[in-house]
Amino acid sequence: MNKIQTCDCEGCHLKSLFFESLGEIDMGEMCKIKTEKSYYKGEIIVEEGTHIQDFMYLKEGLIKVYQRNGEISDQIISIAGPQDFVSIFTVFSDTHYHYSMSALEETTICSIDLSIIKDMILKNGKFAIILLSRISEATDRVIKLRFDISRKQLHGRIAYVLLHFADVIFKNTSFDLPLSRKEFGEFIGMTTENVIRTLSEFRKDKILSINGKTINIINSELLRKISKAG
Amino acid sequence: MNKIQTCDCEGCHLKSLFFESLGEIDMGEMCKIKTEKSYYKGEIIVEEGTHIQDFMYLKEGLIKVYQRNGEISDQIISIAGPQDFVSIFTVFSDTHYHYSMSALEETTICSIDLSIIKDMILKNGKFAIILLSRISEATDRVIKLRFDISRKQLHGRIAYVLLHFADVIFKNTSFDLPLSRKEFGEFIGMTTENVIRTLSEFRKDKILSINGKTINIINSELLRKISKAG
DNA sequence: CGCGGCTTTGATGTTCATCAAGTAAAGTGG
DNA sequence: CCACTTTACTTGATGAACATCAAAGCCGCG
Repeated sequence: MNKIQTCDCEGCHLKSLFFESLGEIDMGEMCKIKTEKSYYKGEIIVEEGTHIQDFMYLKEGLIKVYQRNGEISDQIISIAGPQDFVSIFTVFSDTHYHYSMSALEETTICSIDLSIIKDMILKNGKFAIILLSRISEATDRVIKLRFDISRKQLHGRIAYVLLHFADVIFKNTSFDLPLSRKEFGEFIGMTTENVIRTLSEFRKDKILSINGKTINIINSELLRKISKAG
Repeated sequence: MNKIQTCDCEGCHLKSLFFESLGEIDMGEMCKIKTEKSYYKGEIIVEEGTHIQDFMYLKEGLIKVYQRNGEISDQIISIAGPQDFVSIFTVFSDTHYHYSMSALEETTICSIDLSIIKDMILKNGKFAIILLSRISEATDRVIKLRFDISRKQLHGRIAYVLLHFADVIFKNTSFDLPLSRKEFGEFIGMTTENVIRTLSEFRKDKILSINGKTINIINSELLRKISKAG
């Protein structure tokens, strides 16, 4: 874990959020205050139960938000990518994290002390409105995702998540699955074996081509139908 | 002092939220602006897809938040009670409702034009912070509820929801189920028949006594175990 | 090179939805 | 007020969807 303390906010989308409401001087201030950390694949970013100190923004990479469930298996709630507010769930509602987070790939996270953010909400109404709507969007997306998944069965779930990766996260019909088969199962609430079985079926039906983690959606029409049908 | 007296917001918890951050004059203003409306059992409060105009607060009663699914069945996302912000999901993230809402019993809802709330966030930082944390709490609760339900099976789900009613909503081991068996199924993602079957089993095992809609939890120890075990 | 983790496939049993059929309760019109 | 429809509730039988168990191949890594 490298701790870099630069002020290189160019190219960071967080900047654009702040710029809408903050003057340049405040923005420069913010840049000095923020901390940037990189996490390697598999590294734990936040452990559930620990104290919340920072407001975190995912600058680059991919993470999973999950909950421990005994020793053996976790349950993944959501997967967050670039420009996501990472700690949306509990930052403003509790003092301790309810969920754990870990990096699915090389990830850079930008942290700002929560008290500074709160101070900014107090002082800057425009900032408050923008932040509120951004947080609402993010939580709404998670609720929708979980709700959609919960009312489908195996085939529909897999199809839905694959399309989610293709459309939302990678914006490409071909991508490297950032999850192991086991994690895939933990995400959609199914066993590893059945995830594999269904992926194999999709391969046999020429809906996908699979090569280890690399997935290529061949018949996205049909995949979309399966996702919708449930 | 006299101004505030004329307003019948006494006993309303929304007042206490606003009072923490609003001066008495603003509070009086707010009281004049708000609209109060009552809905009878079964009446639709909000139809999904319609334009969001108001920020709504549930003063008294019980509602279900759900989504249409064809002609036959809905899917219930959550059940909200007194002191809940009803329109938490989409108010700040979109212009149109994603979900429908209807009254499960006689319900009174207090509405304030959304633009007024937004204006208040702009002007009053303290108000913004409180609102943000209240909304976060509410959405977090929904995410937790749905996540908890999704990883249990039938028996665990029923036990969990019964305890949710007893502990959170009615604060009593004996209560009138505000949902039909069908709605219960729509809430936990199961068929009506299996809801009934499981309730019957619980009755036979002397965990509950059931008389139509009236439910009395006899062995809450065991019910809690079933809920935990999944 | 062998150990542990990830992946894959098959066989078996459990959980649950679906179908069918019947009873009770609740509203509706003559 | 009673026949009549409609809606909610209940139970049982059957089959589909899915978890679990078992076994083996694969691959990276010490």
